[in-house]
Order: sequence, then C-alpha cells, then structure tokens
Amino acid sequence: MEQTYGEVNQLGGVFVNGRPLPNAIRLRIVELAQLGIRPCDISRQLRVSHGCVSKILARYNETGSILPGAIGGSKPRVTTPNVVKNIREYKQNDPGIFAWEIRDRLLADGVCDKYNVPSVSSISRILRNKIGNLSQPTQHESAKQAHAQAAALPYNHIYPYSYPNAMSPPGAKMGNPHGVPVTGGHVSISRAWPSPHTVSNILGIRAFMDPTAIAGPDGYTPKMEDWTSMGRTAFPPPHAVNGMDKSAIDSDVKYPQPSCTLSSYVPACAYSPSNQYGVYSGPPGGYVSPGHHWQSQSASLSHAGGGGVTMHAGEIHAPMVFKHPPRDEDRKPPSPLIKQQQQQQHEALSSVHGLSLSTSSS
DNA sequence: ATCGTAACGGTTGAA
DNA sequence: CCTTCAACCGTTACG
Repeated sequence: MEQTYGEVNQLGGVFVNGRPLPNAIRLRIVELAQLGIRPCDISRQLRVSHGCVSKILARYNETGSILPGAIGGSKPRVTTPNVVKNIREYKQNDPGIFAWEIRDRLLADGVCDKYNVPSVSSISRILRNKIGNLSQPTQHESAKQAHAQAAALPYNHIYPYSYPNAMSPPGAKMGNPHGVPVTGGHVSISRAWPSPHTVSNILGIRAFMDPTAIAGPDGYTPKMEDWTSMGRTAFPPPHAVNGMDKSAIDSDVKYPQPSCTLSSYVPACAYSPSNQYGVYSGPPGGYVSPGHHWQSQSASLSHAGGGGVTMHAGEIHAPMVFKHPPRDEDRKPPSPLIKQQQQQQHEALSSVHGLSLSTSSS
C-alpha cells in the first residue's frame, strides 16, 4: 500500500505505475502544447514519456479535458434507481418471485434491455441489500427514492478523477465533511449515465472543491501522500528548467484536483452536449468513447456555476480550449468565441505559470 | 528525430 | 469480507 512512491522512467521522471500523472503535469503538457512546443520537447522537459504526452494531448484534443479517465469501477451501472424501484415493486407484489423472474420482467416491462439488465446475482444482491425486508417499504420509500438518486449514482460525482482528492465518489467513503457547500466548481462530474442529476453534481462538486475533503479527512491519506511525495521527488526543483515554477507545481501536486490551475482547465473540457457556451459544436461522436464523454459533459456543467471558484493562480475561464498552436495550423473549427477564450486563457496561462520556455531544452 | 500505438505490468472500484 | 473483472494509467518498445 504505501511506498509505491514512484518509479523513474527513462527520462528521469518519476511516475507511479498504474496511476495517472498528477494533474499539474497533465496541465503543463497541454499548456506547453498550446504554446506550440512540440510533444517531443514537452516529453523531455517534463520528463514524461512521449507516449504519455501523445496520449494526453490526443485526449485533450478530442475531449477537451486534461483529466485522466475514470479508473476502476465497473461498467455503467445497471442497477439504476429506477431498476431498483421496479425490482422492489415486483418483490412487493410477489414476495416469492425469483430473481430470474424479476430479470425477465425487467426486460418484459422495458425497464431494461438485454444490455443493461442486471444479472440474476445482481438482482439477488439488490433484493438483499437495497430492498431487504419489505415489511416497511413505504417507510423507506420516499427517503430511498431521494436517496437513491444520490446514492445510486456512484458514477456521477466526480468519479472521473480517481485522484485522491477528487476521490471518494460516493461520498460515503470519506464522508465529505460538513464541508462547504461549495457551489460552483469546475468539475466534471459525472459519468452521468443515467442522468446528471443535480444531486450528484452537488456532491461531486463538493467533494471536488472542498479542500477539506481533499486534504483528506482523518485517517485517509495514503494515496495523497503518495502523490504528494511523488510530486516532490518527481520534480526536483530545477526551477526554471522546465519553465515551470515550482510552487505552482507543488501546490498542484498537493491538490492535484481542484485547487487552481486545474480547476480552470478542467472546465476546458466543457464543451459537449450540454455545452451552454456553444463554444464548440464538436461532433458528439468525436468523443464517443464512453469513457470520455461524461467528463466533458459534466465539466461544462460545473463550470457554469463555477465562476466563483477562486484560484490563487489566477483565473482562466476557458470553457473549451483546443489546441491552439501559436502558428496557424488551426485544427479546430475556429470560433470567435473560442478564440477569445483561448486568448484569455493563453494570457492567463502564460502569466500564471510563467511559462517561459525555450522551445527546446536540449 | 518524431510521433502513434500496442503490449505490458500496474491500480482502482463496482458488482 | 473477498474476489472478479473491466476500466484506466504511464512506460516502453516498435514501426
């Protein structure tokens, strides 16, 4: 569990096998790319394998998000509140009903289709765990209903980030402290399968933005430590070497998630369906990969209300920013809006991070 | 020299 | 609880 600190790659960079690169680095990669620095140079500067740089940039271009995908977990949950509700009903109407019969009914009633119908074992578990004794169903009913929305949406929340801080999707694990009901945030919440319920948004955002939660409530921190220490060792302060200033990184690493830079960037992936900016009318099919679209989607959501987030580093509002090579090989459909934002971000970025880099270091 | 990507060993978390 | 399994990760190596 502990000391997984990090390994050193061929470039001398530190990484934790199996874990995503700190957001600070991811962000940096995108920033540098936007400044027109070539991937190979970025790779060298940040000491991140070019494969990784390539991947991150590719994903960024596609989804607009610098965030890693959702690690772990299972496929889109099948036991949605609605399904559970139906199962409960079936059970109530016929206490002796078998799980397989319930399954059939779910299909028959169109509650599920063959692709998302829960397995018999899942149904059994649901019966056992979520429904349990039907003796006093009504009692729970309402509560559950509401609860279900929140609780049954583990996918929403900030799930996407498997980062320590972003962590604890269901809020159950860490119990986000009474925390600040943070409201706005840039977070991409959700994998929003069933639907991006507000509740989840809130939860997600909260966990996400709440420093307390991030800081790791008591007891929990192993991961954080990993990241922290990793970040430290990983980027020994060759100060300007990489054109990044240590403090920025430092903080970023500590609070990979929300804290600052990132939060501003995260929303970057805010185009997509719910895109209220009309910033990018990107092809919905562009980020088809189920693993991604949720990210972007939610991001925009949060960003909308996230105006209030304060970032020590300065604010960068850029709902969507695509690679914007300082040159002119525009790859993305330029939109005045985008441009403007990009510009903004650009300025912000450069000033914020003091990205003064010599295009190549070696 | 670059860059895209498959293979690989790893972690995570819902079921 | 514990196990499975599929999702993702970053590095490495190859083309």
